[in-house]
Amino acid sequence: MSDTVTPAQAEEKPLNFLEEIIEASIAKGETRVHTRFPPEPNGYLHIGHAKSICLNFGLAKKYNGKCNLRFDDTNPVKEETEYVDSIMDDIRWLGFRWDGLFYASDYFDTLYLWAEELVKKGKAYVDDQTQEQIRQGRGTVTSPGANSPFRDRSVDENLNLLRRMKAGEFADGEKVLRAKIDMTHPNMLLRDPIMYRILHAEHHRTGDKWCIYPMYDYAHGESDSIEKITHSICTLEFDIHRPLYDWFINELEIFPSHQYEFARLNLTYTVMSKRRLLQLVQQGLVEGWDDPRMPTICGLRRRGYTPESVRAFAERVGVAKRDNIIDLGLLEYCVREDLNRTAQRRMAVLDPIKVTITNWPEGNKEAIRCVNNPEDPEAGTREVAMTRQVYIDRDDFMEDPPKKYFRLSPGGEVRLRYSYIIKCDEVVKDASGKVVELRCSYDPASGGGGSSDGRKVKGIIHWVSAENAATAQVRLYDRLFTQEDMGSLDEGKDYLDYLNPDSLRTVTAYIEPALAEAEPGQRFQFERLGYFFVDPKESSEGKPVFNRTVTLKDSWAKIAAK
RNA sequence: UGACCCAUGGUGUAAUGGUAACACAGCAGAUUUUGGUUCUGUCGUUCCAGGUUCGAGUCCUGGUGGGUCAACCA
Repeated sequence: MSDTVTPAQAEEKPLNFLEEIIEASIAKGETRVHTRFPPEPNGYLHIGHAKSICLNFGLAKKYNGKCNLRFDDTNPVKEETEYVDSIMDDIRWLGFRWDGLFYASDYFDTLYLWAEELVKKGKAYVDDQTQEQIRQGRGTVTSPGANSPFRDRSVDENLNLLRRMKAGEFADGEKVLRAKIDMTHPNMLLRDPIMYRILHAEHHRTGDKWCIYPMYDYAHGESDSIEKITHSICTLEFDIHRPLYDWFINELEIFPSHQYEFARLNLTYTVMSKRRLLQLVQQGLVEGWDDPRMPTICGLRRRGYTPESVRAFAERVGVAKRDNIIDLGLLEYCVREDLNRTAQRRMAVLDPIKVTITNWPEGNKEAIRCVNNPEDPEAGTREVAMTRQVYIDRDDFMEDPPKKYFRLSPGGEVRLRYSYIIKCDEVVKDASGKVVELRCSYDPASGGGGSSDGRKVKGIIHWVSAENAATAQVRLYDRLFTQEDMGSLDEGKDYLDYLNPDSLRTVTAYIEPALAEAEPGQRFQFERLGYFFVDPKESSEGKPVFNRTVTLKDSWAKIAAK
């Protein structure tokens, strides 16, 4: 991260509730800040994780603290090294570097020792009940649970059984280790939660060393404590886990990490749950986890989002404890804001109509100078060729234009961007009535912004020379779903019922010749159309494939829609 | 018929007992060789009822509404 926040700037910005908590503890003399980002390596990170990453790493940076990356790998049947790698890759791409890299599985030995300790204190016991019996015994949210018949086993018996569980003497599901708390507690999590289950499964890091694995609630707080995490930040749905988090730390008398919860990110027109994203991939509804329509970090990346824009977004959405749904428009605003400053402009025609300039001498070619980025003089200029035949976009011509349409129409005039004013003299159609060519004349005195008689034209349209244009595949992406709040669907409808059939349109576009040499990973603004990213996965030497990151704001579209 | 969390413009986020503000979105205008950018203006907000207080978005009580919890997932 290059942007350093000066103390003065930091002072002007209001604090979020986590910063307030931290500053309150600093005021009391506890100055150390150590956070952690703790993903389970069972899938790809999405924009919601990006918020959490920016929060955890951002807080550490702001208060001169540290932030660890810790993989919460306590469930071997769901976790894979592939995900570990992609998660590290995404965090680095976002621009963050972890201070410590750990795995919950690093702590399996310690965790087990602590489990024996709790058994010895009479705070944990081995339960022989089946999964079904345990479920029954737990009661419901409105009725208390009942004690297990195995709850009062002696310490010696529990210890013996636990060691035999660890030694592999029992089959999966035959026994569990439970904390002995209170089967009537109003908080379901405290009704003798399971600490260990038997799982004869290969772990991606510890292999077959273990056949018992700790549950999240038993492992998480202790892992924080081992790493001396001061602020363990997680999402709201874990708030009812906090008493249990504290219970284990208190009983074990280990370093008191504390948990704080914030509201997770929701986006309009977007699903975020791992289950649904996985289903989109598995059913082939998208092309993979990094499909540019996916809200995954790797998807945004392939869409052409910049790390800066994602960080700016995370900053702007804020942090609080109430449920929220952020307008997708804010994310788009953030990337436009960034790309407007940095992306060079080029011209491309997505849906061409051929224009013949009848008074332009056959074979004549004129070099036209174009500004690369009006926001950045250092970006310089380039030349494109003006010729007798050019392509313009179909959207820029209407045979029967409505009021306020100031693009090209029969008898009307428009300026070709950076070039001459042309007038439409004749419309050529094919047998089906489709416009196939416009025959126009140009004003030779209109180069450089003027005109023969000082008249101004309102419309300026982009174009490419038909005689030396290159072509490229361009993918026009749109939102994946049609429903604004995908969290509240109509009665009896599934989220897949709201898939946007037009979320991807692929076209072959005419592009400036120079654009054919575009390098994978480069970003451009196609003038008047949007920002485009050269897909690193699909492009090859001299054959770029462009992904539309986002359209430009289009105030004409609003007028036209009305 | 439980426990816990939450409630401020359309969407977010501030205001820390003392003039309800900022951003995005919307609308209107100016500038503009991108209907882009930029600039200006504008619309619009404290869930309800009581209470405490000189004064309540903020504190208290009670409602209402939303969320979370009954995996050997995290």
